[in-house]
Amino acid sequence: MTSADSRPTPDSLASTLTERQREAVEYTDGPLLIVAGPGSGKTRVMSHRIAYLIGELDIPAWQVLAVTFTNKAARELRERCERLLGGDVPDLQVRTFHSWGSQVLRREGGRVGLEPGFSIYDDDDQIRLMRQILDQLKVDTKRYAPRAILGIISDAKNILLDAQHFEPSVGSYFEEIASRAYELYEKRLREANAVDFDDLLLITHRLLDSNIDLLETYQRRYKHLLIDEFQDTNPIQLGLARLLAGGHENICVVGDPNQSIYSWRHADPKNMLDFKKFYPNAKIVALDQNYRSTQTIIEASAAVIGNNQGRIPAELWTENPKGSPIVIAEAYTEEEEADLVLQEVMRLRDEDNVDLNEIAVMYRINAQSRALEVACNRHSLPYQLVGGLKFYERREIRDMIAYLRVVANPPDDIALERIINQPARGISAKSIDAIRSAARGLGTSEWELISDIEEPGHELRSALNKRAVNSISAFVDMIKFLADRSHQVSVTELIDVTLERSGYKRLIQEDQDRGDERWDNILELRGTANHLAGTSPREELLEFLEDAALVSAVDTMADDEEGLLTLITLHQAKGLEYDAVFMVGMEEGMLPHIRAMESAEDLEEERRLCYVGMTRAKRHLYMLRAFRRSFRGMSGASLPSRFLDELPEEFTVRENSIRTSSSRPRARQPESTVKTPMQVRAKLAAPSPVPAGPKTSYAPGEQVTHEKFGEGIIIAVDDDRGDQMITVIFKTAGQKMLSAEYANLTKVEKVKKPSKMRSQVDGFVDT
DNA sequence: TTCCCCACCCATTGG
DNA sequence: GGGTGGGGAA
Repeated sequence: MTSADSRPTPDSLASTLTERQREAVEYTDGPLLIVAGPGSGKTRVMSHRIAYLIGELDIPAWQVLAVTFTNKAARELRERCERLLGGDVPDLQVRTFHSWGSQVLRREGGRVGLEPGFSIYDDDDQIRLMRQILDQLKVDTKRYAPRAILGIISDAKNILLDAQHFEPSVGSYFEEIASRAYELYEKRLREANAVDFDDLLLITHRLLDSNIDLLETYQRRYKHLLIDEFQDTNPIQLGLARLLAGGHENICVVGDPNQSIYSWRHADPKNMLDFKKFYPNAKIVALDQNYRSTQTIIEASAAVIGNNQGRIPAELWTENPKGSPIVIAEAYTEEEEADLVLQEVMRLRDEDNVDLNEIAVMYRINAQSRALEVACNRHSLPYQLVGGLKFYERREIRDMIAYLRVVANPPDDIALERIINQPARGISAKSIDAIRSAARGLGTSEWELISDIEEPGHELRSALNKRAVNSISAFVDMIKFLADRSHQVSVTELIDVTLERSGYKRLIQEDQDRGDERWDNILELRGTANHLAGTSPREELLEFLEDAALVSAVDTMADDEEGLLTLITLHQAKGLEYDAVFMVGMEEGMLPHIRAMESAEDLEEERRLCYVGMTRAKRHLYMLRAFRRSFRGMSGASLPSRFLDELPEEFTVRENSIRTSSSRPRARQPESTVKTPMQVRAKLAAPSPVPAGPKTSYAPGEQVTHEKFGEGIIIAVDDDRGDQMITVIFKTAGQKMLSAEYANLTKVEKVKKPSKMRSQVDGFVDT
């Protein structure tokens, strides 16, 4: 994909800006809110604005701070600024909030007891830590899931509630547990000289908020603030922005309330709507001309988003040609859905000359990527999966990072425990337990405890057997050696030494099945250490670890030249654009997702997600659904997404793919693919494998209506002592489990949709 | 002590 | 379908 507006408008001259855009670029005195619809040239405006500040107004580059949503967006924005300014601008700060916070904490964290080498705990680290804490509190981790507790803590942090202030607000036993866990969690993080993701923002905020001298330093430093994707900022980020802008109020925020899709991560779209409240004198510029998509796509997506109540009524328009209709297709299963996508992708590539890197398949949840991957492999089509099992989540990568983290920051207990016996060196789980509880007792980190285990009277020497003590001692020596080296050699060299000295290299090489692959991964990690720019080996190591902790999935996306089909979630696709976009899983329960069908707000966010997906497309948009989708091994039927119904018919063409598939030659199809129209198959499915109940019997796939819940479709039937327990997805009420005996369901005869489609179809899949 | 296998539990979206 | 944790065997 190319970034926001690479269509043939020359990017180098300010004169190419529209009047509106120019207004947004040149209004540099005081708060500015840019409401930028999709494809309205927002990145262009931001880069021109920065170039204008630096190039025209002679503002020193280091006085400008631009904040973006991902590192990738930061990289691209920087490149564009540099292109406009005609050279590198290393002093210009373009970062994500998290990486900016991290930078401030490295420098100023000493005031709250953070050493510069602090570790950043990610999801996995947090869960490991929380599990230990819950064990320590003798709490059953089955009843109180570490993830749930961490969720509560994160919620608290995001409304600036620290552990002490959280306690009085406790209203349930669950919160009581969470409160105690929160306190210990914070204590352990500090002992480990570590922070979590929330802390990167929270502690930075606390630092600036309570140290007026620091705040003034930063306010003086950054004279101009730009914040992208403002609709997805959370309260702490807003707080940070307001602190920094205090005084000069040169704060320019860019966003689109209709693309706010991260409220579950505490993002608050109200930040955007309230901007005028914080800054009553704010100027507002609306960029509502779309340069990206065809008129069809723009109008159809406007119709969908128009169903949301609480939106800013900024109508997007375009001068682009009408383009071809949006293709809506139905497949029987997810495999067939994937196959349809692939057929059409290959047709686009071969007949319409669309580059694969200009095509993306988008879905609601990561699990949907599997069927697509399988199809890509079957058709030998090169693809890239964005997200999925991320590079940095692979075991060997995590292990290597853990080694380096211990070297950089020995008190990092979670990292230390990860590698102390990896490869196996005779330090058993029992020994580690003993170390951990002894360290807890002393209120120190595990490293501090074991680092002088050689001392004759060391308390662990009596608790552990001699072999264990020797092993631990050898481990301590190794870490000390590596820590010493870390001050002298490059990260690349440090990785090499670590691999040798730790025995990890041998461990990998002895892995018969996956050894080569894992070794390649390690080499790839080693390769990323090449472009570090620190001033000392130590700084480079910290930079390396920080990058590793803060990379996002999209940051690592392949370059356009590689010609890969992109498989990506709708969330990750925000900010990207493609010639052709396939949205799969357009079903009730999928998009909107089943867990977001309860409340009106959640539903509106799902609709915005749909809007984001649709507006990624420049020319071709396909929306597919599968009639049956397997989930947790089981297969269930589903209704078409309500969002499909919201598309005006004039912009769409419906393709009954089932009939198409019968005429399509298949390479090798398992027996499951019966070549019958969907309606017929739904009837075939009716006498299901589920034992029939005594009275009216139901089966998955049948449509029913309920007095209260309305229209729905049965997705599962379980036999419960003669009575059938029926799981139904209702169009409005969501998923319900009902008793066949009492639910009083009425079966609905399948009504054939008027088949207007075949004749108008412009060759979708049907070659 | 380590490794392997099986059972069980889980799954929206992500920096 | 997949990851993890626990238990048993080597």
